Amino acid sequence: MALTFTEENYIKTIYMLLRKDAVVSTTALAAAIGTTPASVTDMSGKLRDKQLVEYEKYRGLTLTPQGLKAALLIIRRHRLWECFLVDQLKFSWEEVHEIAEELEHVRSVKLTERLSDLLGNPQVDPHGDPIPDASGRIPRTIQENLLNVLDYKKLEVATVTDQSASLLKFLDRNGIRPGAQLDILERHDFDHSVEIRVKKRSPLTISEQIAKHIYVRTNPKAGGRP
Amino acid sequence: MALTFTEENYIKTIYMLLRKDAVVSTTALAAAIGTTPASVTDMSGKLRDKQLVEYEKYRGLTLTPQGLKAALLIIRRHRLWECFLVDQLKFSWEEVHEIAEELEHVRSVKLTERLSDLLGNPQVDPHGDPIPDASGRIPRTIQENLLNVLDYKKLEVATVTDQSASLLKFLDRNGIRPGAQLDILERHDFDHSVEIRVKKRSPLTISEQIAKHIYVRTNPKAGGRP
DNA sequence: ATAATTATTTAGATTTGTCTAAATTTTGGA
DNA sequence: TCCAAAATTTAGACAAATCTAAATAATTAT
Repeated sequence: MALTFTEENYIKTIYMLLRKDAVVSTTALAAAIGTTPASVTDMSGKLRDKQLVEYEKYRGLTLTPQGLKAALLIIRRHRLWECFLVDQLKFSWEEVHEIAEELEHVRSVKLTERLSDLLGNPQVDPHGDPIPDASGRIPRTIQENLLNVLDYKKLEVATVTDQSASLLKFLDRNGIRPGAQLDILERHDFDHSVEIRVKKRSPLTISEQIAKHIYVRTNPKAGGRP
Repeated sequence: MALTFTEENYIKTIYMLLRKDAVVSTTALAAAIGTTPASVTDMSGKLRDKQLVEYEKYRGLTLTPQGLKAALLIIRRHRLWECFLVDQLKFSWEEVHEIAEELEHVRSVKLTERLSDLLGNPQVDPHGDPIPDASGRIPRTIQENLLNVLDYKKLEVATVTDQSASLLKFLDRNGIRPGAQLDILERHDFDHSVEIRVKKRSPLTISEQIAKHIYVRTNPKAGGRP
Protein backbone atom coordinates (compact mmCIF):
# COMPACT_ATOMS: atom_id res chain seq x y z
CA MET A 1 0.00 0.00 0.00
CA ALA A 2 2.70 2.46 -0.94
CA LEU A 3 1.71 6.07 -1.46
CA THR A 4 1.75 7.57 -4.92
CA PHE A 5 3.75 10.65 -5.74
CA THR A 6 0.56 12.70 -5.63
CA GLU A 7 -0.64 11.26 -2.35
CA GLU A 8 2.72 12.12 -0.80
CA ASN A 9 2.34 15.70 -1.97
CA TYR A 10 -1.12 15.96 -0.45
CA ILE A 11 -0.02 14.51 2.87
CA LYS A 12 3.01 16.77 3.08
CA THR A 13 1.02 19.87 2.19
CA ILE A 14 -1.68 19.06 4.71
CA TYR A 15 1.01 18.80 7.36
CA MET A 16 2.40 22.18 6.37
CA LEU A 17 -1.00 23.85 6.52
CA LEU A 18 -1.80 22.25 9.87
CA ARG A 19 1.06 24.23 11.37
CA LYS A 20 -1.13 27.30 10.96
CA ASP A 21 -4.63 25.99 11.61
CA ALA A 22 -6.30 23.15 13.43
CA VAL A 23 -8.00 21.87 10.28
CA VAL A 24 -7.23 22.36 6.61
CA SER A 25 -9.95 23.58 4.27
CA THR A 26 -10.54 22.21 0.81
CA THR A 27 -9.83 25.59 -0.75
CA ALA A 28 -6.63 26.22 1.17
CA LEU A 29 -5.30 22.80 0.24
CA ALA A 30 -6.27 23.26 -3.39
CA ALA A 31 -4.46 26.60 -3.51
CA ALA A 32 -1.36 25.19 -1.83
CA ILE A 33 -1.14 22.22 -4.18
CA GLY A 34 -2.16 24.13 -7.28
CA THR A 35 -5.31 22.24 -8.12
CA THR A 36 -9.07 22.76 -7.80
CA PRO A 37 -11.24 22.31 -4.70
CA ALA A 38 -13.16 19.60 -6.56
CA SER A 39 -9.98 17.57 -7.02
CA VAL A 40 -9.15 17.96 -3.37
CA THR A 41 -12.56 16.65 -2.37
CA ASP A 42 -11.95 13.59 -4.51
CA MET A 43 -8.52 12.93 -3.13
CA SER A 44 -9.68 13.52 0.43
CA GLY A 45 -11.97 10.52 0.15
CA LYS A 46 -9.14 8.36 -1.11
CA LEU A 47 -6.79 9.45 1.64
CA ARG A 48 -9.50 8.79 4.21
CA ASP A 49 -9.96 5.28 2.79
CA LYS A 50 -6.23 4.73 3.27
CA GLN A 51 -6.55 5.98 6.87
CA LEU A 52 -4.12 8.81 6.30
CA VAL A 53 -6.53 11.69 7.04
CA GLU A 54 -9.63 12.40 9.03
CA TYR A 55 -12.18 13.84 6.69
CA GLU A 56 -15.89 14.52 6.80
CA LYS A 57 -17.83 16.43 4.20
CA TYR A 58 -17.70 20.19 4.77
CA ARG A 59 -15.55 19.65 7.90
CA GLY A 60 -12.03 19.98 6.48
CA LEU A 61 -9.02 17.71 6.89
CA THR A 62 -6.64 16.59 9.63
CA LEU A 63 -3.94 13.94 9.60
CA THR A 64 -4.35 10.63 11.38
CA PRO A 65 -1.36 9.37 13.39
CA GLN A 66 -0.42 7.27 10.35
CA GLY A 67 -0.72 10.26 8.05
CA LEU A 68 1.33 12.40 10.39
CA LYS A 69 4.12 9.87 10.47
CA ALA A 70 4.09 9.59 6.68
CA ALA A 71 4.26 13.38 6.39
CA LEU A 72 7.19 13.62 8.77
CA LEU A 73 9.18 11.05 6.85
CA ILE A 74 8.59 12.92 3.59
CA ILE A 75 9.66 16.13 5.29
CA ARG A 76 12.72 14.41 6.71
CA ARG A 77 13.79 13.45 3.21
CA HIS A 78 13.00 16.90 1.84
CA ARG A 79 15.06 18.69 4.45
CA LEU A 80 17.98 16.29 4.29
CA TRP A 81 18.20 16.80 0.54
CA GLU A 82 18.10 20.55 1.08
CA CYS A 83 21.07 20.20 3.40
CA PHE A 84 22.87 18.10 0.82
CA LEU A 85 22.22 20.61 -1.94
CA VAL A 86 23.47 23.53 0.13
CA ASP A 87 26.33 21.89 2.03
CA GLN A 88 27.74 19.58 -0.63
CA LEU A 89 26.59 21.01 -3.95
CA LYS A 90 26.92 24.67 -2.99
CA PHE A 91 23.42 25.70 -3.93
CA SER A 92 22.09 28.81 -2.20
CA TRP A 93 19.26 28.24 0.24
CA GLU A 94 16.79 30.13 -1.95
CA GLU A 95 17.07 27.72 -4.85
CA VAL A 96 17.00 24.28 -3.23
CA HIS A 97 13.30 23.98 -2.53
CA GLU A 98 12.03 22.84 -5.90
CA ILE A 99 14.79 20.29 -6.43
CA ALA A 100 14.23 18.83 -2.97
CA GLU A 101 10.54 18.69 -3.88
CA GLU A 102 11.44 15.92 -6.32
CA LEU A 103 14.19 14.17 -4.41
CA GLU A 104 11.93 13.79 -1.37
CA HIS A 105 9.87 11.16 -3.18
CA VAL A 106 12.69 8.62 -3.39
CA ARG A 107 11.61 6.35 -0.58
CA SER A 108 14.61 4.17 0.25
CA VAL A 109 15.17 4.13 4.00
CA LYS A 110 18.76 3.05 3.51
CA LEU A 111 19.39 5.98 1.19
CA THR A 112 17.82 8.45 3.62
CA GLU A 113 19.78 7.23 6.60
CA ARG A 114 23.09 7.12 4.79
CA LEU A 115 22.49 10.59 3.43
CA SER A 116 21.81 11.80 6.96
CA ASP A 117 25.08 10.20 8.11
CA LEU A 118 27.01 11.77 5.26
CA LEU A 119 25.73 15.18 6.32
CA GLY A 120 26.56 14.60 9.98
CA ASN A 121 22.96 13.99 11.03
CA PRO A 122 21.89 17.64 10.88
CA GLN A 123 19.05 18.85 13.12
CA VAL A 124 17.87 21.74 10.94
CA ASP A 125 17.72 22.39 7.20
CA PRO A 126 19.19 25.46 5.49
CA HIS A 127 15.96 27.41 6.12
CA GLY A 128 16.24 26.66 9.83
CA ASP A 129 13.39 24.16 9.89
CA PRO A 130 13.91 21.14 12.12
CA ILE A 131 14.54 17.74 10.54
CA PRO A 132 12.41 14.89 11.92
CA ASP A 133 14.42 11.86 13.00
CA ALA A 134 14.27 8.45 11.30
CA SER A 135 11.15 7.47 13.23
CA GLY A 136 9.38 10.76 12.51
CA ARG A 137 9.94 12.55 15.79
CA ILE A 138 10.41 16.29 15.53
CA PRO A 139 11.74 18.53 18.29
CA ARG A 140 9.13 21.25 18.76
CA THR A 141 11.13 24.42 19.17
CA ILE A 142 9.49 27.48 20.65
CA GLN A 143 8.87 29.56 17.61
CA GLU A 144 6.54 32.47 17.19
CA ASN A 145 5.47 34.61 14.35
CA LEU A 146 7.17 37.98 14.12
CA LEU A 147 3.72 39.59 14.21
CA ASN A 148 2.72 37.96 17.49
CA VAL A 149 5.89 37.63 19.52
CA LEU A 150 5.81 39.42 22.87
CA ASP A 151 9.50 39.93 23.60
CA TYR A 152 11.06 42.87 21.84
CA LYS A 153 14.77 42.20 22.22
CA LYS A 154 17.25 39.47 21.41
CA LEU A 155 15.17 37.53 18.97
CA GLU A 156 16.64 34.96 16.62
CA VAL A 157 15.19 34.18 13.20
CA ALA A 158 14.06 30.56 13.28
CA THR A 159 12.27 30.01 10.00
CA VAL A 160 10.89 31.70 6.93
CA THR A 161 7.76 29.87 5.81
CA ASP A 162 7.29 31.28 2.34
CA GLN A 163 9.31 29.65 -0.39
CA SER A 164 9.20 32.23 -3.20
CA ALA A 165 12.71 32.91 -4.43
CA SER A 166 12.15 36.65 -4.71
CA LEU A 167 11.07 37.00 -1.09
CA LEU A 168 13.91 34.83 0.13
CA LYS A 169 16.37 36.91 -1.86
CA PHE A 170 14.99 40.13 -0.43
CA LEU A 171 15.26 38.81 3.12
CA ASP A 172 18.74 37.47 2.57
CA ARG A 173 19.93 40.82 1.28
CA ASN A 174 18.71 42.34 4.51
CA GLY A 175 20.41 39.78 6.71
CA ILE A 176 17.17 38.07 7.64
CA ARG A 177 18.03 34.38 7.58
CA PRO A 178 17.82 31.52 10.08
CA GLY A 179 20.05 32.25 13.02
CA ALA A 180 20.12 36.00 12.52
CA GLN A 181 19.79 38.11 15.70
CA LEU A 182 17.28 40.93 15.72
CA ASP A 183 15.37 43.34 17.95
CA ILE A 184 11.94 44.82 17.38
CA LEU A 185 12.10 48.64 17.50
CA GLU A 186 8.47 49.50 16.94
CA ARG A 187 5.13 48.22 15.72
CA HIS A 188 2.86 50.38 13.60
CA ASP A 189 -0.74 49.60 14.36
CA PHE A 190 -2.13 51.36 11.30
CA ASP A 191 -0.72 48.79 8.83
CA HIS A 192 0.74 46.19 11.23
CA SER A 193 4.22 46.74 9.87
CA VAL A 194 7.17 46.04 12.17
CA GLU A 195 10.33 48.08 12.51
CA ILE A 196 13.29 45.86 13.33
CA ARG A 197 17.06 46.08 13.57
CA VAL A 198 19.09 43.10 12.45
CA LYS A 199 22.35 42.96 14.40
CA LYS A 200 24.96 45.29 12.96
CA ARG A 201 22.58 46.73 10.39
CA SER A 202 20.36 49.78 9.96
CA PRO A 203 16.72 49.68 11.07
CA LEU A 204 14.31 48.24 8.55
CA THR A 205 10.53 48.28 8.25
CA ILE A 206 8.86 45.01 7.37
CA SER A 207 5.30 44.94 6.02
CA GLU A 208 2.67 42.71 7.56
CA GLN A 209 2.59 40.56 4.42
CA ILE A 210 6.27 39.78 4.82
CA ALA A 211 6.39 39.64 8.61
CA LYS A 212 3.77 36.93 8.75
CA HIS A 213 6.24 34.59 7.02
CA ILE A 214 8.99 35.18 9.55
CA TYR A 215 9.19 33.04 12.68
CA VAL A 216 11.51 33.88 15.55
CA ARG A 217 12.74 32.23 18.72
CA THR A 218 12.77 34.25 21.90
CA ASN A 219 15.56 32.29 23.58
CA PRO A 220 18.38 32.17 21.09
CA LYS A 221 20.32 28.94 21.15
CA ALA A 222 22.40 26.95 18.72
CA GLY A 223 20.34 26.42 15.61
CA GLY A 224 21.59 28.71 12.87
CA ARG A 225 24.13 27.74 10.29
CA PRO A 226 27.53 29.26 9.64
CA MET B 1 7.12 19.45 -23.86
CA ALA B 2 8.88 17.73 -20.99
CA LEU B 3 8.93 13.96 -20.86
CA THR B 4 6.89 12.09 -18.28
CA PHE B 5 8.46 9.62 -15.90
CA THR B 6 7.07 6.78 -18.02
CA GLU B 7 8.27 8.23 -21.30
CA GLU B 8 11.74 8.57 -19.85
CA ASN B 9 11.70 4.92 -18.88
CA TYR B 10 10.67 3.87 -22.36
CA ILE B 11 13.35 5.99 -24.02
CA LYS B 12 16.04 4.74 -21.73
CA THR B 13 15.03 1.12 -22.15
CA ILE B 14 14.90 1.44 -25.93
CA TYR B 15 18.43 2.80 -25.83
CA MET B 16 19.58 -0.15 -23.74
CA LEU B 17 18.00 -2.69 -26.08
CA LEU B 18 19.44 -0.96 -29.14
CA ARG B 19 22.91 -1.83 -27.88
CA LYS B 20 22.10 -5.43 -28.80
CA ASP B 21 19.97 -5.10 -31.92
CA ALA B 22 19.39 -2.63 -34.72
CA VAL B 23 15.67 -2.30 -33.94
CA VAL B 24 13.67 -3.00 -30.82
CA SER B 25 10.61 -5.24 -31.04
CA THR B 26 7.36 -4.53 -29.27
CA THR B 27 7.65 -7.76 -27.29
CA ALA B 28 11.24 -7.21 -26.23
CA LEU B 29 10.44 -3.71 -25.02
CA ALA B 30 7.34 -4.90 -23.18
CA ALA B 31 9.36 -7.58 -21.42
CA ALA B 32 12.13 -5.14 -20.48
CA ILE B 33 9.73 -2.56 -19.08
CA GLY B 34 7.40 -5.07 -17.46
CA THR B 35 4.25 -4.29 -19.39
CA THR B 36 2.25 -5.78 -22.26
CA PRO B 37 2.96 -5.54 -25.99
CA ALA B 38 -0.35 -3.73 -26.43
CA SER B 39 0.77 -0.98 -24.08
CA VAL B 40 4.05 -0.66 -25.92
CA THR B 41 2.21 -0.24 -29.22
CA ASP B 42 0.19 2.56 -27.67
CA MET B 43 3.18 4.34 -26.22
CA SER B 44 5.17 3.90 -29.42
CA GLY B 45 2.67 6.08 -31.26
CA LYS B 46 2.94 8.77 -28.61
CA LEU B 47 6.72 8.74 -28.67
CA ARG B 48 6.65 8.95 -32.46
CA ASP B 49 4.34 11.97 -32.26
CA LYS B 50 6.90 13.60 -29.99
CA GLN B 51 9.64 12.76 -32.53
CA LEU B 52 11.57 10.68 -30.04
CA VAL B 53 11.40 7.37 -31.90
CA GLU B 54 11.07 6.08 -35.43
CA TYR B 55 8.17 3.71 -35.47
CA GLU B 56 6.08 2.05 -38.14
CA LYS B 57 3.52 -0.64 -37.50
CA TYR B 58 5.04 -4.10 -37.33
CA ARG B 59 8.51 -2.66 -38.02
CA GLY B 60 9.87 -2.12 -34.50
CA LEU B 61 11.43 0.95 -32.88
CA THR B 62 14.59 3.01 -33.18
CA LEU B 63 15.52 6.28 -31.52
CA THR B 64 15.59 9.55 -33.45
CA PRO B 65 18.58 11.85 -32.82
CA GLN B 66 16.38 13.72 -30.32
CA GLY B 67 15.38 10.50 -28.61
CA LEU B 68 19.00 9.35 -28.48
CA LYS B 69 20.09 12.57 -26.83
CA ALA B 70 17.26 12.34 -24.29
CA ALA B 71 18.26 8.75 -23.50
CA LEU B 72 21.89 9.67 -23.00
CA LEU B 73 21.02 12.45 -20.57
CA ILE B 74 18.85 10.08 -18.54
CA ILE B 75 21.67 7.56 -18.52
CA ARG B 76 24.13 10.28 -17.50
CA ARG B 77 22.00 11.05 -14.45
CA HIS B 78 21.53 7.37 -13.64
CA ARG B 79 25.25 6.61 -13.73
CA LEU B 80 26.26 9.73 -11.83
CA TRP B 81 23.85 8.83 -9.04
CA GLU B 82 25.28 5.30 -8.99
CA CYS B 83 28.72 6.82 -8.49
CA PHE B 84 27.38 9.00 -5.70
CA LEU B 85 25.73 6.07 -3.96
CA VAL B 86 28.85 3.94 -4.10
CA ASP B 87 31.54 6.58 -3.56
CA GLN B 88 29.84 8.83 -1.02
CA LEU B 89 27.15 6.72 0.61
CA LYS B 90 29.11 3.45 0.67
CA PHE B 91 26.54 1.34 -1.08
CA SER B 92 27.87 -1.76 -2.82
CA TRP B 93 27.69 -1.73 -6.59
CA GLU B 94 25.11 -4.52 -6.66
CA GLU B 95 22.48 -2.53 -4.78
CA VAL B 96 22.59 0.90 -6.37
CA HIS B 97 20.66 0.20 -9.54
CA GLU B 98 17.11 0.47 -8.29
CA ILE B 99 17.71 3.62 -6.28
CA ALA B 100 19.43 5.29 -9.24
CA GLU B 101 16.41 4.23 -11.28
CA GLU B 102 14.41 6.80 -9.32
CA LEU B 103 17.00 9.51 -8.88
CA GLU B 104 17.65 9.60 -12.63
CA HIS B 105 14.28 11.26 -13.21
CA VAL B 106 15.15 14.46 -11.38
CA ARG B 107 15.86 16.65 -14.37
CA SER B 108 17.69 19.70 -13.05
CA VAL B 109 20.74 20.40 -15.22
CA LYS B 110 22.33 22.39 -12.44
CA LEU B 111 21.90 19.50 -10.04
CA THR B 112 23.37 17.01 -12.49
CA GLU B 113 26.41 19.12 -13.28
CA ARG B 114 27.15 19.97 -9.68
CA LEU B 115 26.82 16.32 -8.73
CA SER B 116 29.28 15.45 -11.47
CA ASP B 117 31.70 18.06 -10.12
CA LEU B 118 31.31 16.77 -6.58
CA LEU B 119 32.27 13.30 -7.80
CA GLY B 120 35.27 14.56 -9.77
CA ASN B 121 33.56 14.23 -13.15
CA PRO B 122 33.85 10.45 -13.35
CA GLN B 123 34.02 8.76 -16.76
CA VAL B 124 32.57 5.40 -15.75
CA ASP B 125 29.97 4.26 -13.24
CA PRO B 126 30.55 1.56 -10.61
CA HIS B 127 29.57 -1.15 -13.10
CA GLY B 128 32.20 0.12 -15.53
CA ASP B 129 29.71 1.66 -17.95
CA PRO B 130 30.76 4.96 -19.50
CA ILE B 131 29.00 8.16 -18.40
CA PRO B 132 27.82 10.41 -21.24
CA ASP B 133 28.99 14.01 -20.92
CA ALA B 134 26.67 16.98 -20.30
CA SER B 135 25.80 17.26 -23.98
CA GLY B 136 25.11 13.54 -24.33
CA ARG B 137 28.35 12.41 -25.93
CA ILE B 138 29.56 8.99 -24.94
CA PRO B 139 33.04 7.67 -25.63
CA ARG B 140 32.57 4.37 -27.45
CA THR B 141 35.14 2.10 -25.89
CA ILE B 142 36.15 -1.06 -27.70
CA GLN B 143 34.16 -3.62 -25.81
CA GLU B 144 33.24 -7.11 -26.85
CA ASN B 145 31.12 -9.81 -25.42
CA LEU B 146 33.00 -12.54 -23.57
CA LEU B 147 31.35 -15.06 -25.91
CA ASN B 148 32.64 -13.40 -29.07
CA VAL B 149 35.99 -11.90 -28.21
CA LEU B 150 38.87 -13.19 -30.32
CA ASP B 151 41.88 -12.52 -28.09
CA TYR B 152 42.37 -15.08 -25.37
CA LYS B 153 44.81 -13.35 -23.04
CA LYS B 154 45.02 -10.14 -21.06
CA LEU B 155 41.37 -9.20 -21.17
CA GLU B 156 39.85 -6.63 -18.85
CA VAL B 157 36.27 -6.73 -17.67
CA ALA B 158 34.56 -3.60 -19.01
CA THR B 159 30.90 -4.01 -18.15
CA VAL B 160 28.30 -6.39 -16.82
CA THR B 161 25.01 -5.70 -18.58
CA ASP B 162 22.61 -7.61 -16.39
CA GLN B 163 21.38 -5.81 -13.29
CA SER B 164 20.05 -8.66 -11.13
CA ALA B 165 21.52 -8.45 -7.66
CA SER B 166 22.08 -12.19 -7.38
CA LEU B 167 24.11 -12.38 -10.58
CA LEU B 168 26.15 -9.34 -9.63
CA LYS B 169 26.88 -10.85 -6.24
CA PHE B 170 27.97 -14.14 -7.78
CA LEU B 171 30.32 -12.34 -10.18
CA ASP B 172 31.73 -10.15 -7.46
CA ARG B 173 32.52 -13.14 -5.27
CA ASN B 174 34.54 -14.53 -8.15
CA GLY B 175 36.45 -11.32 -8.75
CA ILE B 176 34.59 -10.51 -11.96
CA ARG B 177 34.03 -6.77 -11.78
CA PRO B 178 34.89 -3.82 -14.01
CA GLY B 179 38.64 -3.48 -14.31
CA ALA B 180 39.39 -7.10 -13.40
CA GLN B 181 42.08 -8.81 -15.50
CA LEU B 182 41.34 -12.22 -16.98
CA ASP B 183 42.44 -14.79 -19.56
CA ILE B 184 40.30 -17.27 -21.46
CA LEU B 185 41.59 -20.81 -20.93
CA GLU B 186 39.12 -22.76 -23.07
CA ARG B 187 35.77 -22.64 -24.80
CA HIS B 188 33.44 -25.63 -24.70
CA ASP B 189 31.51 -25.84 -27.96
CA PHE B 190 28.92 -28.27 -26.64
CA ASP B 191 27.30 -25.75 -24.30
CA HIS B 192 29.20 -22.55 -25.20
CA SER B 193 30.55 -22.24 -21.69
CA VAL B 194 33.88 -20.45 -21.20
CA GLU B 195 36.68 -21.41 -18.86
CA ILE B 196 38.52 -18.37 -17.59
CA ARG B 197 41.11 -17.43 -15.00
CA VAL B 198 40.71 -14.16 -13.18
CA LYS B 199 44.14 -12.81 -12.16
CA LYS B 200 45.40 -14.46 -8.95
CA ARG B 201 42.43 -16.83 -8.76
CA SER B 202 41.63 -20.42 -9.67
CA PRO B 203 40.10 -21.24 -13.06
CA LEU B 204 36.35 -20.89 -13.29
CA THR B 205 33.76 -22.06 -15.81
CA ILE B 206 31.13 -19.54 -16.85
CA SER B 207 27.92 -20.69 -18.54
CA GLU B 208 26.75 -19.13 -21.77
CA GLN B 209 23.82 -17.49 -19.98
CA ILE B 210 26.17 -15.63 -17.69
CA ALA B 211 28.97 -15.01 -20.19
CA LYS B 212 26.66 -13.16 -22.52
CA HIS B 213 26.26 -10.45 -19.89
CA ILE B 214 30.01 -9.90 -19.54
CA TYR B 215 31.78 -7.44 -21.81
CA VAL B 216 35.56 -7.21 -21.96
CA ARG B 217 38.17 -4.92 -23.44
CA THR B 218 41.10 -6.43 -25.31
CA ASN B 219 43.51 -3.54 -24.70
CA PRO B 220 43.43 -2.91 -20.99
CA LYS B 221 43.72 0.76 -20.11
CA ALA B 222 42.65 3.00 -17.26
CA GLY B 223 38.97 2.48 -16.67
CA GLY B 224 38.40 0.29 -13.63
CA ARG B 225 37.83 1.55 -10.14
CA PRO B 226 39.98 1.00 -7.05
C1' DA C 1 -33.48 35.64 10.87
C1' DT C 2 -33.07 35.68 6.32
C1' DA C 3 -30.67 36.78 2.16
C1' DA C 4 -26.45 36.95 -0.17
C1' DT C 5 -21.95 35.38 -0.48
C1' DT C 6 -18.57 31.96 -0.12
C1' DA C 7 -17.08 27.23 0.38
C1' DT C 8 -17.72 22.63 -0.78
C1' DT C 9 -19.42 18.72 -3.08
C1' DT C 10 -21.46 16.18 -7.02
C1' DA C 11 -21.81 14.99 -11.79
C1' DG C 12 -19.86 14.20 -15.96
C1' DA C 13 -15.86 14.48 -18.90
C1' DT C 14 -10.70 14.19 -20.02
C1' DT C 15 -5.88 12.46 -20.05
C1' DT C 16 -2.36 9.10 -19.13
C1' DG C 17 -0.94 4.67 -18.89
C1' DT C 18 -2.42 0.43 -18.46
C1' DC C 19 -5.03 -4.14 -19.29
C1' DT C 20 -7.50 -8.34 -21.85
C1' DA C 21 -9.37 -10.35 -25.77
C1' DA C 22 -9.97 -10.38 -30.55
C1' DA C 23 -8.26 -9.33 -35.12
C1' DT C 24 -4.55 -8.79 -38.19
C1' DT C 25 0.13 -9.11 -40.01
C1' DT C 26 4.52 -11.27 -40.38
C1' DT C 27 7.50 -15.16 -40.38
C1' DG C 28 9.30 -19.75 -40.76
C1' DG C 29 8.56 -24.59 -41.79
C1' DA C 30 6.63 -28.38 -44.60
C1' DT D 1 4.27 -21.64 -51.99
C1' DC D 2 1.15 -21.82 -48.44
C1' DC D 3 -0.20 -22.56 -43.77
C1' DA D 4 0.45 -22.53 -38.86
C1' DA D 5 2.68 -20.21 -35.19
C1' DA D 6 4.32 -16.09 -33.36
C1' DA D 7 4.25 -11.21 -33.13
C1' DT D 8 1.75 -7.12 -33.35
C1' DT D 9 -2.09 -4.11 -33.48
C1' DT D 10 -6.91 -2.77 -32.60
C1' DA D 11 -10.89 -2.34 -29.73
C1' DG D 12 -12.92 -1.60 -25.58
C1' DA D 13 -12.39 -1.03 -20.72
C1' DC D 14 -10.36 0.60 -16.32
C1' DA D 15 -7.93 3.34 -12.54
C1' DA D 16 -5.71 7.59 -11.17
C1' DA D 17 -5.82 12.32 -11.10
C1' DT D 18 -7.55 16.00 -12.92
C1' DC D 19 -11.01 19.57 -14.86
C1' DT D 20 -15.56 22.54 -15.50
C1' DA D 21 -20.15 23.49 -14.42
C1' DA D 22 -23.99 22.86 -11.56
C1' DA D 23 -25.93 21.86 -7.08
C1' DT D 24 -25.78 22.14 -2.23
C1' DA D 25 -24.18 23.52 2.37
C1' DA D 26 -22.18 26.87 5.48
C1' DT D 27 -21.05 31.45 6.70
C1' DT D 28 -21.73 36.50 6.88
C1' DA D 29 -23.82 40.64 6.80
C1' DT D 30 -27.81 43.33 6.98
